[in-house]
Amino acid sequence: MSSDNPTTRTRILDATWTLLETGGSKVRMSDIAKAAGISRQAVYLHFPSRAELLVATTRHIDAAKDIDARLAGSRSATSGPERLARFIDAWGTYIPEIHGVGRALMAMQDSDEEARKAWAGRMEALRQGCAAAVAAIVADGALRPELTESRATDTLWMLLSARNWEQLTQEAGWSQADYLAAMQDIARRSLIADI
Amino acid sequence: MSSDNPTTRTRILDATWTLLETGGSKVRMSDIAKAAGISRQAVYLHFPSRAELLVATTRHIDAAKDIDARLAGSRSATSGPERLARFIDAWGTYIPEIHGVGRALMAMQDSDEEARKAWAGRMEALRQGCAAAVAAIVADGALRPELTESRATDTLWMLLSARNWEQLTQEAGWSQADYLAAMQDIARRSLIADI
DNA sequence: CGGGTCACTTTACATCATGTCAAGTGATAA
DNA sequence: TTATCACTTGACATGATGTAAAGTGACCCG
Repeated sequence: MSSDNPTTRTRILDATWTLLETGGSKVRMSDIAKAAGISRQAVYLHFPSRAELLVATTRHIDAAKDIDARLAGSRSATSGPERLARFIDAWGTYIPEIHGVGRALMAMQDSDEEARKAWAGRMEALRQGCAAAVAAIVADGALRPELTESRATDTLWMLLSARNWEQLTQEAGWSQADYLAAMQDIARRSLIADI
Repeated sequence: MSSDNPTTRTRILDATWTLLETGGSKVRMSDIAKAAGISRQAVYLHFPSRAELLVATTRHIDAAKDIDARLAGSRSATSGPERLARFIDAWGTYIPEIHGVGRALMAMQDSDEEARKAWAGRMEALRQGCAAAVAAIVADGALRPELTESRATDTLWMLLSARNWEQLTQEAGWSQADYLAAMQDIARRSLIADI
C-alpha cells in the first residue's frame, strides 16, 4: 500500500473527506469511488475496508491541518488555568474539522471492531490532553480541592466530547464562538478553585 | 395492531428490552424472535419494522417504570435550585433504564429516518424538562446574569445527554452516584448565580 | 358439527451495502 | 517484445431487513 501512486490514493482520501463533510454519514464506497473518478473495486486496491479508509482519512486530515502543532501550542502556557483555556481552544477548533469522519466512525462503532478501536484511540488522545491540562492545574495548586485529578480529567473529557460539540452547534444552533466560550466557562467553574 | 394478543406482543417487547440491556446494540430481529419464543416473521405481525419495535420498547419501558410520575416529582420543588437538583436526579436515574434501547436507536439514526425522529423526540422531551427547570431558576432570580434562559437550557440539555452518562459510567468507570453528584455540581456551578 | 377466523409457522424471495475473485486492458518500462 | 502495474469489468458470497404466500392448529359462532 505504501508503493501506491499517491495521486489516486490522495484523491480517494480527499473525496472521502469532502463527502463526509457535506453529505452526512451515509456515504457508500460507490459514492466515494465515483467522487474520486475511479471504479468501486479500485478503492479496495488502496484500502482494505471502509473502516480503514475512514481511519486513514482522519490521519489525512490531521496531516493537512497540522493538528499536532496546534495542540502543542497549549503546552507553552505559563499557568494551569491558562493551559486549560488554550487546550479547550485547540481541541474545540479541531472537532469541527474532523466532525464528518468522526460521525461516520461513531456510526460504525457497533458493527465494526476496527472502527471502534479507531474512535477509541481518538478519544484516548483527547483524554491524555485533558489529563495534561489537569496536571498543570494541579501543579499550580488551582484544582478545586473536592476533586481528584482523575475525576477532573474525566469531567473535562466528557465536556469536550465530539457529541457535545455536535449537540450544541448542530442541534441547538450555537455558533462556534458560543460553544468555545461556554466550554471555557463551564470547565473553569467546574475545575478551578475559587480565588 | 391494537387488537393483538397482549401476551405475545409483551413477550416481544420484554425480549427486546432485556436483549438490548444485556447484549449490546447489535441485536437482530431473529435474536428477538428467538428470545420471545416465536418465529422471526411473527415479530413483523406485531411491529412493522425494527425501528418501530425499538420505539415501542421505549414506551413499554416508560410505562413499566412509571417515568411520568417520577419526573413529576421534580415539579413540586419549592425553589428553582432545588427543582434543578430534583430534575437532574430524576433524569439521571432514568437514563440507565433506557440506555440499551437508546443506544440501539442512536446507532440507527443515520440509516433510518423513523429512528432518528424517535430519538429526537426523546431528546426534545429532555429539553423541555431542562427548560422547565431553568424557568424555575429564573423565576427565583437565581440564574447567573451572564446567561440567557435559552442558553442555560441548552447547557443543561447537553450536560444531561445520554452520551455523557454513557461516557462517564461505561467508559470512565464512574458509579451512578458519582455521575449524579458530578452533574449536580457542574450544573449548579454553571447555571446558578453565586450567593 | 361444520366453517371461518386468528395467530402463528414455514419457505422463498427481493434488496442493499460490503467485500472477494478473476479475467481483461492499456500504458509504461526493462 | 514482454512483463508489470494500476485500474476496469463483471460476477458472486454474505448478512441483515423486509415482503409475500401458503399451510397449520385452536377456538368460536351459528
